[in-house]
Amino acid sequence: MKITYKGDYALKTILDLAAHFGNGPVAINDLSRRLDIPTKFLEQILLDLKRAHFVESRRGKIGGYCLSRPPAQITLGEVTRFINGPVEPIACVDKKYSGCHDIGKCVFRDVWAEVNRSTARIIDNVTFEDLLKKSKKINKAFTYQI
Amino acid sequence: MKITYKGDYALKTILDLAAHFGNGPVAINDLSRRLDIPTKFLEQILLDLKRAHFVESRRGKIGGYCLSRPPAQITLGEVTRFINGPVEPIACVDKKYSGCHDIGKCVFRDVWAEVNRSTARIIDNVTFEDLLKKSKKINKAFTYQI
DNA sequence: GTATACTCTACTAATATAATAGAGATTATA
DNA sequence: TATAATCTCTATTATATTAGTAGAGTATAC
Repeated sequence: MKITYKGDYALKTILDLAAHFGNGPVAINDLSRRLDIPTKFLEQILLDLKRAHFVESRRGKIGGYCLSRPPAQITLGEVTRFINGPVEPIACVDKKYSGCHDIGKCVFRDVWAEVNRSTARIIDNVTFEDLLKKSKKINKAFTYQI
Repeated sequence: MKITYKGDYALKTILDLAAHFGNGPVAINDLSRRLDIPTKFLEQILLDLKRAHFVESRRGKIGGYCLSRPPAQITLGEVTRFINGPVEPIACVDKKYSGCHDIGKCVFRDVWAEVNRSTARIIDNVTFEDLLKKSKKINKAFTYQI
């Protein structure tokens, strides 16, 4: 797994929206300023997140973005996989891989599959509600706090 | 973590050399043919592995490459990290990262650090002797067998 | 002395990443 | 209804990474 800037931005954006869940839409400009993400880049990321139904949007004067689901129902794994692709450390864990002449002979495959499982076990069990609680605990004056 | 073709080739090369450990040098051409790796690309990879002291070389008519250490003393983690960089899924696990305004506030950091630890625990405990034994068990007529 | 095999540096094509740019569509509200 | 604020969409660009190619040079066994 590799987390790119785009992925990092997406996660921070979802966390910010989680902190504002239930309080109406948040404008791109606000997110951009608060999270220090280039506005035009964030626009694209939000459109991607919208197409994947992580967020919903509203246009016009009081427009903005909000989460489609409660923070407790969005996991770190889901968002990470959506932005940065599969968690597998190598393609051959995937069923379609044809890089090994005889897949049964590739002794590395099992190790990568184990890495994959152990990573998934971690990131699929962390929700944005968990992250939100944690962030509030870490710092009472946390920026994301409502 | 992301395993590139270069990394994949390096691991397969080390495994092949492990299978021939103690039997004199193996020529690049033999490795290239057996493992189906572009010869000139493999040359570069072997030079890298040599600089990192994973392999030793001998020039001339009966030249070639061999492991610097017994297969039991080389782990999958060492080689993987050398070729593909740190195992961390994101830069901020690294001490030098400055992407978060307040590192203490980044709630994702702990999760990535956990992914890092769990991955390391796996790949640092697999040696090339382990992989060799496994490959022999899987297929008695395995190509890498001496 | 020559064939064989490693050594080293440079170059290239394709793809991914991280933006930037600008015109267009929608909506609240004065 | 005009308009300002806001999201929507497509195209373009700069940089880095990846995977490979090319060719001249060096060492060694025989």
